[in-house]
Amino acid sequence: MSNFIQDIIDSDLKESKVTKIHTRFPPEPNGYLHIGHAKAICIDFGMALQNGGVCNLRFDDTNPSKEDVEYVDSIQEDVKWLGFDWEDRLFYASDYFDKFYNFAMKLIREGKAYVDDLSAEQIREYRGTLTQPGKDSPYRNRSVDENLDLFEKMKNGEFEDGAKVLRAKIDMASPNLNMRDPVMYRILRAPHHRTGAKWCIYPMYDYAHPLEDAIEEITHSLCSLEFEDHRPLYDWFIENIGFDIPPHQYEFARLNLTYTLMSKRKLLELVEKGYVNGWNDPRMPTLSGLRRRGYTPSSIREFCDRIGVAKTYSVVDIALLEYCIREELNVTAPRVMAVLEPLKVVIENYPEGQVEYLDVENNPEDLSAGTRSVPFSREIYIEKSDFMEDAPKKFFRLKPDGEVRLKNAYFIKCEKIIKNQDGEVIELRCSYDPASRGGNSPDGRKVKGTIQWVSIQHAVNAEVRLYDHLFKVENPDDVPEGGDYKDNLNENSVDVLKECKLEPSLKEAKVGDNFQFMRMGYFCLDSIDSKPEHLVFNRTVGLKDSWAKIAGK
RNA sequence: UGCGGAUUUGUGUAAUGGUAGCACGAAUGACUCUGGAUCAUUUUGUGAGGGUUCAAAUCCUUCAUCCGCAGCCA
Repeated sequence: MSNFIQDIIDSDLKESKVTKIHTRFPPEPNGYLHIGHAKAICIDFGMALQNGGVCNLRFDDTNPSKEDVEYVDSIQEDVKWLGFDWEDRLFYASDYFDKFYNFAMKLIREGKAYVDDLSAEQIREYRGTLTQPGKDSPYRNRSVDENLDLFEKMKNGEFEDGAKVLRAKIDMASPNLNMRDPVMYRILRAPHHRTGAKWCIYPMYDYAHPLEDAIEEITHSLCSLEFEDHRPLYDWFIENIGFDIPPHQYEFARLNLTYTLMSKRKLLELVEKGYVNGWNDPRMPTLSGLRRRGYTPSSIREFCDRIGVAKTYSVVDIALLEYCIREELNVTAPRVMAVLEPLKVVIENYPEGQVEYLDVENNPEDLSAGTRSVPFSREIYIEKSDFMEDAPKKFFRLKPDGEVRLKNAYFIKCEKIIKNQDGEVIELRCSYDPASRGGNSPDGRKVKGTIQWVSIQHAVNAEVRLYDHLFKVENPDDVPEGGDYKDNLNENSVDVLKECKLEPSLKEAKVGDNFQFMRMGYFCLDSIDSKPEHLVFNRTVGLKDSWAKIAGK
């Protein structure tokens, strides 16, 4: 992987600024990881791996009011699943709270931090605006002793939440708002999932993050673009506290995907308000959702490689993600026959009661995958959409008096159509050519179409869920005045088919197996809802469908 | 009117003064027991102006446009 960060690493190594690359992935445990995090993980771990370094997993748990162990657990599971290993380097910002506290005292002693009594609203007023400088807080020039005393009392819980904060004394007139005496600590009487009730003051991100990096001797602290403005502050804390090996922050553009929302806040809302069935709903862009959908870790890593790393704001076409999973599954997924919307076919000249077992290759892309036996009989199901009564010229499947090949079985010809009272085709009567066993006729005649089939008496019933994009527009946030991203939700993002008929081998399917339902797409067993007596399959992604394009014209 | 970034084909990303390339998408054709896959071909691009240079996406300069920043969130 080559990109501007690798260039920086190359030059740092060459100039001996660092000897070993050390990065970190620092999620806040306040939500599930999504495909955007996968990009960050691939960069953080990938850059280290690629340069003989290491990468830490570190929970940035400085705000207990939003965090939860549920997320701590899921994040570890997802990072592991994606294929990365932090070995013994699992850390928590909360493990450093004592150190942070002592560093803060040091800054106070040096006159570089002070306790402020201004309210949150007053602080905002005093901060000034984008174009106007702020003004000093009246509490800015308290004595060191008073600050020390007050800060200790803050720690000891002697003040109400929000009554005071500790601020860095930098420059209220700085053109960079982040440098206008940023808050370092706030009083927050919330139980922490790791430190319990020990603390009632918690450090802010801007203060904690550079220290976390420095303590862990991170060399390259990689984050997203919105922290560019914070870098001077990051450097200020590093410099004023003083570290032998100062870490440096570099920023890259976060991932955006068409038809996809990446905001944790909005994903949480979709979960909480029931627009989706949990964080691992197969329509969610979460890693747990993608996993349940049938995406493999390697396909996601491949995707992250392909999108690159840059500082340009960008929106990646979700077709690239789909390409990556198809590309992999095409080579690895066994082919099976499944009929999603069944149409009964009776082969009238086929002996009643006869069953033949036909050899079918498991994967034409991988001959070593071998073959399996699939039962064939007089009555079969084919896909409804594989028959058309008034077929256009370019329709190569079954039509009245037309001949089609049943995959690895026989040529059949449509002789008769049976309809119900509504005029709906409910059954086809066909004849077969016994000489075409296996799928080829000795007379060499060609048939244009080949379709999949399932023997009725051997068929396995299943529910199949066909997923589509969760949003119906490329940019879900693009809403008219007064609108909401939820207005863009795709009401047809899942199509549940309950009468699907599968070839018998699918009874043995296990969670984690990927299959290609021939001509339909890639599918996997649903890890939550599928039961031996009620199989449920999820469509990971459809096959490219050039017929749909022709038909659409 | 402040500060920090960004701008290369439909999308993403290379080229670091020397042939604007790659991938996805799209289109066309070939092939095929998956209308899948595969193969071949094609299409469109350096935001604008000025300057330096034998030579500029790249250096200088002016401008334009877009993104982010005024949490006691991260």
